[in-house]
Amino acid sequence: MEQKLNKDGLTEEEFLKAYDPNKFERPSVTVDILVFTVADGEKENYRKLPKKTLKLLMIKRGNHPDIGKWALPGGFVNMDESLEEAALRELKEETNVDNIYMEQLYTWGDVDRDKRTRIITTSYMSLVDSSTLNVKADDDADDAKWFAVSCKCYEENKIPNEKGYVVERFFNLNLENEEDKLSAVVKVSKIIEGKVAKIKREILESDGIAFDHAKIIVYGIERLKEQAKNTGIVFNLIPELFTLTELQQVYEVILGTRLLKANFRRKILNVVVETDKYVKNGGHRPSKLYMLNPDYIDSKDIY
Amino acid sequence: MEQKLNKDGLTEEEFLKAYDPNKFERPSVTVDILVFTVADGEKENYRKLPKKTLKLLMIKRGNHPDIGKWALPGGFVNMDESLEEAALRELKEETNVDNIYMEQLYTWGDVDRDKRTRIITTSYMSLVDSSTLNVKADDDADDAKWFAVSCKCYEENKIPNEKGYVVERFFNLNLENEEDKLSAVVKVSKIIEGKVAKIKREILESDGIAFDHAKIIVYGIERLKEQAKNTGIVFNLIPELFTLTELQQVYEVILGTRLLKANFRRKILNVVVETDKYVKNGGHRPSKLYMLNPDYIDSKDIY
DNA sequence: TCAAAAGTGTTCTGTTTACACCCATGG
DNA sequence: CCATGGGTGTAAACAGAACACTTTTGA
Repeated sequence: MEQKLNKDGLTEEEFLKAYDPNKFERPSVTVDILVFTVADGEKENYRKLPKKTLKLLMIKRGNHPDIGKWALPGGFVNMDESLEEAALRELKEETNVDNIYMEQLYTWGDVDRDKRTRIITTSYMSLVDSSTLNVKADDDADDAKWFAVSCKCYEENKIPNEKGYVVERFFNLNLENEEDKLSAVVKVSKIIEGKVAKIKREILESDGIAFDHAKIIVYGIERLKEQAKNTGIVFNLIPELFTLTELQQVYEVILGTRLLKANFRRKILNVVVETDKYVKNGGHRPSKLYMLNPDYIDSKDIY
Repeated sequence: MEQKLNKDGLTEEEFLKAYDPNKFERPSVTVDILVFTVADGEKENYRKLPKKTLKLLMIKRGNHPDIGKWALPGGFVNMDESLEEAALRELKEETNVDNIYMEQLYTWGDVDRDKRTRIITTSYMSLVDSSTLNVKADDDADDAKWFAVSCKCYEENKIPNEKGYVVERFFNLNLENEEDKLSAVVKVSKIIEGKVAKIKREILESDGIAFDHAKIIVYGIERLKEQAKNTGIVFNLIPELFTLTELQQVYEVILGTRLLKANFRRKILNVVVETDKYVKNGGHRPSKLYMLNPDYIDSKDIY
């Protein structure tokens, strides 16, 4: 290859030798991971199935800033690992699971996200099957704990203005376990000016949740719903073999709606294959176990 | 607020004062923007409508590394601007448009993306209406030029293995204008192991396209298609007033498929409102002009 | 016996797809 | 006149929502 020179008359080799990244001030980069799982509650009586809840893994901060508050697992990206590798490493350190579903969500780059310095963070979402979950996270030195999540929109306003209109949605985020109750209010505004739509997310209140993690969580839950509707992502939350009711309950807890059994089954039948195994779950007819049809992992529009 | 101490006995204030981001080596952060537009070609004869093409804005690199190759517009993020502000600033510098649709796509964090140092880049996608476009980009000192884009999958293999299977898709990316022809081959592999699906993108060949931008472009085109199907994003590519055929052609050029006129119109009618204006386009019936129904900007599933 | 869940069938409705047809224009 | 696009109608196939009903179990 011929040696091209830049306007200072340098070859690429000379240019790279002279390049000093420290000449410019620059941000730090972290990854944060939303680890979701769906766990069974208590069995109310011998007949009833346990109620499922969506849970999120949080870690109690042991240092400034926001010491004592709960944050998403994550940390600084090392120079020798990709973003995804960093996220997988952090996840492995916290939950001791690997070969796990992980997906990049969004990169948060506001200037004042962190009191220490300018920190840009890339958020990932990860789904684990609670039945295979190593409980290490439950009694870790770092104080990692699962919280039941709920995120509800309690108010929605459409406000016209000169240029178009704004749709404001107020979300109540609640994280709860036996010991702690965290909460936040996040306002999501869809700002429409002419044909250009912009989305703005603001934390109005945040009680016990570190940094701007409340809005990262709200965003992640929104994305989880979307992905549940359009992909086979939910199968990462349940065991290899499952009953159709179990699967339906996972959809219901993620989407936050009840589904009609007959319709759900019709739709999902293309995506699963029945096995010849059954489970007895109490005072009712035993249910057939199904497994994911591997050919349909990348199919769209599952629910 | 009471002063909590960390394990070194420091208050938050003391901790922050002692915090030195330079203690750790850290990556640089850039933004890269995919600026798409849809432009008319030549009118073949007095009857025929001009053919539309999807175009992408690229910039010829004037410095090492990859000097002389074409790259996406973008650059380093300043300490006092958010990622989005950085992208808007770069875009304004290059195309002189503001109040433009812009959406974050993905953050690319592989270790060896750039020869200078570790550089993480967040990619954005932006859509502009070519009729309102300030032509500054066409004769800029930076040598910014529009390229007609085409990206076709020319081979697809499903390869089973012990753990599951891999779907390999090979894409031929072509960027072309009067003066230059750039091309690349990108392999997108969907790796399925059990129920966990992973996507890997690799550049197999890259002719004239700088850095790893070929795969960023392939990803962006994929996302553009998705968003065209599910949101009203395409209205950012056309003028305020448009004919339904014009709109249909924009969908067709993005999705890469022909659509049936009658069906397209039925579907789109909820999203647009007719005006009482008409255009005469040559040797055929004049067509009614429509505009976007502003209430439907955030509606899903448009095409 | 009976509550709880497993599992199936039917009806109504709206959407998607494919195709056929007529209308208006200007060189 | 007629190629070209503008614009509408219709029938078949499919997908969605709502609801009603039967079956099986274990304390």
